[in-house]
Amino acid sequence: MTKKKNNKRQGITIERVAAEAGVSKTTVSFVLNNNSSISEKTREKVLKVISELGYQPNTNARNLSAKTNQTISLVLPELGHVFEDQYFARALSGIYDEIEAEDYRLMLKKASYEFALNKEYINLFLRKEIGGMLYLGSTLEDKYLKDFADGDFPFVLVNSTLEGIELPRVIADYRGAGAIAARHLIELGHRRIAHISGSWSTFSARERQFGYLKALADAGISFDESLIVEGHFDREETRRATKNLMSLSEPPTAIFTSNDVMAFGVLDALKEMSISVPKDVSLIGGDNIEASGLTVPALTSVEQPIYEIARECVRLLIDLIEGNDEPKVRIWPSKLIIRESTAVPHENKIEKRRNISTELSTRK
Amino acid sequence: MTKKKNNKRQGITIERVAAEAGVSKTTVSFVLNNNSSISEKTREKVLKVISELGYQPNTNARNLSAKTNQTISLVLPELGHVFEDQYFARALSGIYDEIEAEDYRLMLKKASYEFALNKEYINLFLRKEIGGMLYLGSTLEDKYLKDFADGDFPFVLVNSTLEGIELPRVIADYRGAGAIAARHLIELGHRRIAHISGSWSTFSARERQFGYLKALADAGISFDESLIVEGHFDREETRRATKNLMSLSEPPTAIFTSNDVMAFGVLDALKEMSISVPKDVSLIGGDNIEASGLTVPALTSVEQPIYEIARECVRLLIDLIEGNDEPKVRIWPSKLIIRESTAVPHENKIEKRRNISTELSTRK
DNA sequence: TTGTATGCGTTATCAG
DNA sequence: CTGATAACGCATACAA
Repeated sequence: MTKKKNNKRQGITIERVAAEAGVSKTTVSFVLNNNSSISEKTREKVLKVISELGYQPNTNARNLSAKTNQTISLVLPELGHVFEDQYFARALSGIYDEIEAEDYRLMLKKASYEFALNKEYINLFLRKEIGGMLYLGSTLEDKYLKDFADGDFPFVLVNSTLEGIELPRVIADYRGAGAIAARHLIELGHRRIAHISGSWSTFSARERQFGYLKALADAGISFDESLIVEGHFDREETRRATKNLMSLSEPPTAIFTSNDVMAFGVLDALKEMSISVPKDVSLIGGDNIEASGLTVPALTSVEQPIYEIARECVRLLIDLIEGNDEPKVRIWPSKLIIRESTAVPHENKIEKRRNISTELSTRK
Repeated sequence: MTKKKNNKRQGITIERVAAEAGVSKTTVSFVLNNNSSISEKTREKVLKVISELGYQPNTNARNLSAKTNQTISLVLPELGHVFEDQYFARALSGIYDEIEAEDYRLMLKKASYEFALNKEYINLFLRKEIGGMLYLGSTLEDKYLKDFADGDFPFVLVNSTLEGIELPRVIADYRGAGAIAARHLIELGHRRIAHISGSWSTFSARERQFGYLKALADAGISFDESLIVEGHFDREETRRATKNLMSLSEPPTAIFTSNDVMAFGVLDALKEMSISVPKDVSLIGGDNIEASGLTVPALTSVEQPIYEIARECVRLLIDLIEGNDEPKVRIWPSKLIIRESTAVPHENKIEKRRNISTELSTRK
């Protein structure tokens, strides 16, 4: 029985465990790190002492000696509302859950002016405070992130890209989202499919439109410029744009919007014009937000699951930290969520029963 | 000119700086830690080399040697919506800002089942990963926090109390809030002041009611049990309660609610009853949420600034970490925000011009 | 399979 | 005012 006084404030060390178990420090260290070359008997003996003493290894010492660090810094934009925004909240949830599952730690940082100016993002690595960094909500102004392009430090962009800078990232397949939405409408029989895009300055809006155009081309549908308008992710603006679209000599039979809020704007307009969804016009949104299951009719949409993407970001980062580098860019598939706002187009229905000519005028 | 190769991946150490500056490691360490016994000349010399080399001290080594840790763990309740809730968002903002200002680090943790079961909250200290802990949104079930009652580890409760467990904390002066609200109404001339309380099971609701009762007693106003009802922090329930209150043979001339959402319920009821605020009845809310400046009439309320309280929590915690222990319980003053929903009571106005008798009946 | 010895990058106690 | 030198607690190459 050795001297066992201070087991709380002073901290009990590996040496103490070794003495108590009658083995060397190395042996204890080995069982701690699951080194295979330890007999089951001594392993159990050591483990028993460890749990009796409530021993916890000193992380600073461990990191210093092993040159590792299990802390991941999540960098958030310097916005007043970051913590209240649903998108950030979900991303944060995913990041937290995966970090916890991998037994890493999460350190929060805001990308303040000083953060960039003083190169704090690099200094965190130089001081060995973190093993990797996640960057959420980057904007095109974040040019300084090119410091991470050489791969010297484990770094991952969460669901975004920086043009001209090749950085590891996990990103939603926005292009695929546009394509899958258009394809769904094409398969239903639509030919005049309008697209109301988000702000053209954003990556996601552009990609969705590319996908939409590709799907149309693949189906041999000729491109009609008048069916593509900008809605800037804004409900009211989209409402107005929709009215214009429906006033065309040949109005669309289906509309695809860059996100769901814009689809709500379409619903607003169509309601005012007494145009029924999906009877007269099919509608498909772009990001499957929570409210979209609750509208009347419930909105068909394309899901880009930010929670899952966030988790994958953590996995990629840890791969980077631990040396499994490939692939450094991962695209997360989009998924079509079919609800009630899409259906076979009016014309086709008419065709089927062309004898009932009155139907054609209901929308007039 | 010495060998200067790897200044990034390998990390440059204090030894390298010492060599480059032609001094000893001790000297460099001293200037790093602002030890006074260093001549201005050598200090400058060393500082110059440090900035030239971009040297950053290894935090693990520093913490190991100095037995300190600048990381603070913020523990949040395991709620799906924590990151989306306005209260938590504001608290988190305050905590982050103050931690950053004090040059500490913020580590996020959720109080999961395992977190409590495995005593992870203690292990973080034992592993020397953190220097202190902040606990946000504690509930009465968090009995395990009594482990912190002996003060062995720096710990602060953010704007809450645990009955029967004396823990360091910063908390809004809810009692003062109740008192200041009641006093404001009393000073305006009200005598029949109703209180619609939040759930009695909560500390904040009870305290506000205590304060209200105290203010009434201090003013020599006799206690009328029928004027105190429970609204459970719920708008609809409060609406119903208000209708009952106003149907009393002697209805109140003023109402104080535990929080602002409940005050909205009062407004709902009074509007339905065509009772004017503040002409017929004065109304005062309890927590000054953002929407309260926008109602008609704008709501007089009592502010408990969670952002500021959160910052003070960090200051208290750092005081604890660094040894300046007193006081361990800090009460943050509440502040009356006077807007448009409180005024001199009807009766007094009548008195002033008692000749106009019709006025009395407007509310009937 | 286990033990010995050294290093990780600091801080801090002594001398000088 | 500055410089050796011994911790700090652990990991690991090398021996045994």
